[in-house]
Formats: sequence, structure tokens, C-alpha cells
Amino acid sequence: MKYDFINELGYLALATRLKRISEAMVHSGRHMYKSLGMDIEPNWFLIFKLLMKYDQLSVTEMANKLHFSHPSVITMVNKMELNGYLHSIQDKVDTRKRLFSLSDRAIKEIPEFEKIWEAGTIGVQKLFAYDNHFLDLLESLEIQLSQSDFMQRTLNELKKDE
Amino acid sequence: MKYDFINELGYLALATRLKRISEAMVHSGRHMYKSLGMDIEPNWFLIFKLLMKYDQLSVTEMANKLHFSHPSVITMVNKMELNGYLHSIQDKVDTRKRLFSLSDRAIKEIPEFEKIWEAGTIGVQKLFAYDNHFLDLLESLEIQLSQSDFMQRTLNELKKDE
DNA sequence: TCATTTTACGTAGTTAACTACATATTTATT
DNA sequence: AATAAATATGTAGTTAACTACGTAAAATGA
Repeated sequence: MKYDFINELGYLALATRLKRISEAMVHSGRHMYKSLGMDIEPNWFLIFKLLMKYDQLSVTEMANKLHFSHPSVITMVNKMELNGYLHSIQDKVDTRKRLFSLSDRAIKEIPEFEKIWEAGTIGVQKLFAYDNHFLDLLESLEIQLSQSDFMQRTLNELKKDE
Repeated sequence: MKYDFINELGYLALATRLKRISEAMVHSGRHMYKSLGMDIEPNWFLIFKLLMKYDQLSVTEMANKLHFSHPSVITMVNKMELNGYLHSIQDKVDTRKRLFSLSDRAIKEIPEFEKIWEAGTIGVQKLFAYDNHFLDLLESLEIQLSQSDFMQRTLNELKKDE
């Protein structure tokens, strides 16, 4: 693995590698849920956790809190509602809004899900045994890239060559 | 950003965040190429770099070296060939194989691409100013997850609770 | 109060990775 | 030499994020 071609590319292949690691984890998570006979999808924990904290939220509120686009949220919550995990009502004050909350089924099953999520968290944490500031590093990346994105940074370096 | 909901989720949301960072970079890269009037796609550098090193490779050889599925490679090289950057011939010894190499256009334009790739690499590197072992950490993650994936690690932690 | 702007949601289509399956060819086995 | 197994490529369909655009409702302002 050490003298792998991808390694030779260094930071140039960073995005490729981040994506691949993420995909491997999501894929494995999907497999896990299926093996355990649970009909939930890997990214639904985001919505479950949100509604556990905030009780009732609109699509846009969820999208903002998760930094997702609203169509992504719509796709997730529609599926979750179809599966009986969410309940939605129209906001009486602002009729454009759909307010989502956890269904009885969700409230009943979440304690089981939490066991998985906790185990998963610990398992992932252990990957970083000797390096426990990885999440801070990620946050720093997120902040830096939101201030100046990959294109700006690259063009900035290009300018220096002239 | 610090007291963001996603941050509260800790390692549970690791895959989500890795994917988002990767997507932001790729998206910005696509935008950059378009702005510069270059008709190449963000992931093509993988194939260009491979063929610069190895001259001539089949689909499967490329897929193995990049740790990509072969259909992903096919999609990339077909587009690149359509755009005149690659040239393919059938292997005379094993007629199942299609051997790809760089076209004259590619050889002519790659020096320009290299300038961008180098600038991009430096720009990304600078994101890690105080932390220069990030790539080693990524490699450690890749190796660990290939030995025991997210599901196995999670189920392993679950067992400990019983 | 009427027109404009902004906001919220929804739909359609894109992207880049993937798995699963199909087909053709080569290699191995008996 | 014939059959079986493995390999190489290709195709179809899935996934989960995205942007772009459309529509309806609410908020703003002249």
C-alpha cells in the first residue's frame, strides 16, 4: 500500500481519497443495517438526531443545520416518512412550510438505533488511537475552504509563478 | 461553526463530512477548469498521471492502480478518448484488452495542466500548515478500514456491551 | 394596497462513484 | 481436445450528494 500510485500523487489526490473513505464507510454501514434486519439507511441518523434535539423542524431548517442542500433533505425525509419514521404537518402560520417530527415508531426504535450509533462512533474513534485531533483538523479544513475555496487557492498559487 | 450541530455528532458524522469536503473541492475544481477555458474534468488527472508514468495500460490495470472499479475507469477513459486526449488500441496478444495511451493533444496540453495541478497541490498543502502528517493519517485509515470495515468494527464494539 | 422581492418547497436533471450482470476471450484442468 | 474456470471489458441500474429552475406564499416597500 505504501508505494501505491495514489500515494505518489500526494495532496493532489486528497479529494479522491476522502471520497473513497467516506464511500467505503457508508457502503459498509448500509450492509450492516441490512445484516441486522434494520430497514434504515446510513444517512438517516442525521435527521433522527436533529429531531431528537429539536422536536419539530421544517425542511429548510434541517438543511441549514446539516449544511445540506434542501433537495437532499427532501429526499431523505420523504423516504423516512414513507417508512413510517417521520410525521409531517403543514405550518399553520406559514403554510409553505412542512414541519417534521419523529413518529411513534421512531421513538420506539431509536433506542435500538442508538446502540448501533454509539458502537459505530467508538469503532471509528479507535481508528485514530494515537491522533485525537482529527475532528478539529476536519473542522479547520471546512472553515478554510468555506473562506476561500479550492479554485481561489489554486489560482492564488498560480499567480505567484508569474 | 464551532457549536454547529454536525460537530456535536463527532465521529458518527465522519463519513458525511469527508464526503462533503471532497465534493466541495471537486465542485470548485470543475468550476476552475471551466473558468480557465479548459475542457477537462476534475478526476481526469488520475488517468493523465497514470499514463504519463506507465505509457500504455488496459482498463483493469488502471482500475487496480487507482483502486477504482473498472466501470468507473471505463466512464473516464471513454470521455477522455471522445475529447481527443486518449488513444486506444486492441491488444494483439489478448484481444479482450483495450490498451490506452496519451494522444498527441494530451502530450501537448499536459504541461499546461501540470501548472494547475502543481498550484492546486500547493494550495491544498497549505491548508495543513501546522499538521503535515495528514496524508499518513489518511493512509492509516485506508489500511485499517481495508483490514476490518466499518460494519465489522461496529459489530465488534456492540459485542462488548453484552 | 399593489407590486416586487424573498423565502420555502418541490421537481428534474447532473455527477461520479458503486454493484450486479452479460459476453467474449483466455487459461487451466481432466 | 473438450470442458470448466478465470479474466477483461462492457452495460444497466443504484446511490447520495448537487445545481437549476419553477411555483406558491409571505414579507417588504413605494
